[in-house]
Amino acid sequence: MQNLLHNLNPEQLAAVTLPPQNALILAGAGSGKTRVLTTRIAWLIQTGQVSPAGVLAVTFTNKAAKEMLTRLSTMLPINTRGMWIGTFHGLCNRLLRTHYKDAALPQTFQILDSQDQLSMIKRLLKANNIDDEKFPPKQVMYFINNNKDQGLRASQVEAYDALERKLVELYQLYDDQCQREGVVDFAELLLRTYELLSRNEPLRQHYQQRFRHILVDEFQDTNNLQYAWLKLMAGHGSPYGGALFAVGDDDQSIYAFRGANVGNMQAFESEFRVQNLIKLEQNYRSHGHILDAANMLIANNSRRLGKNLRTDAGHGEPVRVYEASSDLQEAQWIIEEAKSLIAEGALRREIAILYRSNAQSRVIEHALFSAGMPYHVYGGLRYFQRAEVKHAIAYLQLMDNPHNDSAFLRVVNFPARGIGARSIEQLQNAAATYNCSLYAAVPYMVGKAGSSLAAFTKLIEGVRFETQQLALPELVKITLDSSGLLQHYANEKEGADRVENLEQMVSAATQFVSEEGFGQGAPAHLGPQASAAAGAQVVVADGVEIIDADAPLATVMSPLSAFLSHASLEAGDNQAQEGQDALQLMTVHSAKGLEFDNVFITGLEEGLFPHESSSKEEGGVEEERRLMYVAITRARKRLYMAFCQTRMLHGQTRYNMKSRFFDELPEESLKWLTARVQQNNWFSTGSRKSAWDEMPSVPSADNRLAARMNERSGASGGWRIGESVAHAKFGEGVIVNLEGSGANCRAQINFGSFGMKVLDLSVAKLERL
DNA sequence: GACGCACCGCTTTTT
DNA sequence: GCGGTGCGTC
Repeated sequence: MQNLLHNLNPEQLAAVTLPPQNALILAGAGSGKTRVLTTRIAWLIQTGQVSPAGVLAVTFTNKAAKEMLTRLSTMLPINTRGMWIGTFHGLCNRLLRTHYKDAALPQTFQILDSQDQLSMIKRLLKANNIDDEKFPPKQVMYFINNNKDQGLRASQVEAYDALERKLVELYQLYDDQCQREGVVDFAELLLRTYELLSRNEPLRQHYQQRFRHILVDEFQDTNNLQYAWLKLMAGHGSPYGGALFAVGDDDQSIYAFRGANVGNMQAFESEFRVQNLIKLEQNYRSHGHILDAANMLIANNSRRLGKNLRTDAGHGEPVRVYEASSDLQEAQWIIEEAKSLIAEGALRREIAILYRSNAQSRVIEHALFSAGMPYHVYGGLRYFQRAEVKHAIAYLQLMDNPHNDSAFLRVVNFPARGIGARSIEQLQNAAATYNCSLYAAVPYMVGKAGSSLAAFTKLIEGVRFETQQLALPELVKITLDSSGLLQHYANEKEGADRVENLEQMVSAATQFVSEEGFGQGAPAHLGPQASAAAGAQVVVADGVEIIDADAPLATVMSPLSAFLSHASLEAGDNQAQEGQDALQLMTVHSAKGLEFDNVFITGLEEGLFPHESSSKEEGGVEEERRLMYVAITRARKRLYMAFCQTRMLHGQTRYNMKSRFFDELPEESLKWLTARVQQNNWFSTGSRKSAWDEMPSVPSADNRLAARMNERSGASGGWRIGESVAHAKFGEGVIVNLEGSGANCRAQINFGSFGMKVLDLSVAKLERL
């Protein structure tokens, strides 16, 4: 116990040892949040205040859940199995598997990922002859998911015009179709669980009484449904229920665009009458200048809960700021700086290059590739999302639940077996007529199409029969062969990677079976009741027998079902080149939660960061500022910021002003590597040396660009596209275009918040910057 | 049934 | 500027 608590600072200690009451922990970046969360659990168990089975810990990502489990197992001598630690979706999946009857789901219900969901909506639109110009599938999906995230069923959505009424109708059709097929989307996992527990009182009370301590990570990222779910679990407003321990940081709320509601923090504080609010402000990550920059920037936001990070680490290096002439040159500069960092002994994996949007990575990647520097881009296609892996999964899905139409359509003719669009159309008509799944409609088909289709279902049933008594890895192996997938890719010219990915599925299955506590040889298809019902805890409450949805998964589902939900809920890593020491490229969003010795924040330009579309949304710029705050606080020792005068975006050259965020950073913490414009110096005549004039090692493409621009300057009274200027009324701007010549010369200038203006150069008084 | 061409859209992302 | 998608042709 002494061990557990030692080395905690006073605030951390206070949070860990709070009495069993609701609590809100405001945990700043790098303040030891995960440590507090895990130590709290360990302390509660070690002091005998709760048994492992009384703990429910919820995270957003599998990574965070795994991290908690790992840390806990080093702190506690006991088995962590009895605890419920997982993502919202993972926990809901487990609950729904256990109580599938009460939730009105088939035992082998399957989970649609976003790809599957979208293709299902497209099918639905087609089947109902709906113009997908008027109802873009993505928007229909957004509408459905949004309402589910608000806890609303189609019947509860209020529609005010014909368009909305149609959307509501589609929502209902979509849900009906899911129910017929026995599939649920991500939002449905949560909503269905929520409805199950609200409706079913004995079940609700059982879980409310069981979980004495509910702990939530990244609380600022919860959406309304998740918050309602937590309220229900914690028995808010009922005589039962445990304490809710919420950890979050309102300044790091960057997911409003997908429904996260920071307001949940304030709501929690008042609705749960939180007496215990603790702020963790001591930062163990970054040097002083970096924190000063973060603190001063975020102070520009309103409606904060209020927090200021501090450190004992000293000021450290100032933040280095660089103005590049172009995106190419920005990339070139990053490489030069990275090289010298590495020369000073930095590890490549301790250098992160962050950007606002993925499109920015291309130029940087290209430069890194040319320079022969190893790098790793985060956020590509993940393992279980690859086409060939999804195909294999579809075969497995059909064996477990043949009514999954998405899976059926994906592989009915892949590899090709002579079942064309015409046959599929007939089959869909038959399915509509008999109100059944495509698979079930196959017997109604006649002729050549009928026999090809029958051969396909026979193939599925054949493999199922053949593998009846086999364990999951064998089932996977046989499926890969019998489906013809392996053969198909082996014959393909560039199919080697795909074959490798497919073969990897066998090892993935082996690993899964052993990690999830299924017996090594447990038959993949066998139902849970036969395989492991002995482990399930049966509870009798109010005369109702309840099988508690306890770990391990083997108690509630077959190895195959479990593996399939694993594939949907945990998409896997994106690349296997883990061991390599490489520069880390990622968006600011994906950098959240990570830290590096050296961080580059790139593309700090108006319109890009903050992104232009954010200024149209209510509170959009504040969210961008929080995003910038997240970016800054990733750095331990060195932080670099860069922006460009010219940038290629969507096939067009754009001229942006430097980001407004520079004006919100403390002067004394910045070191400008290129001459900088003094704000109070706009109208002085002294000419400024810009990065343009002192480019150290400009790539050739850049030289050409510069030359081209200088050519034009002769005809334009010395003005140049991309040049920074100041105007008495509009302030600082960038010349975006020049037209005409001599006395008729006009300039189009981007004045940032004043917008785009076209000025007659013989009249307008412009200052060169 | 495979390939080629035209068209679209384009912020951020986990489950 | 690029990648995904959907349609038309051989």
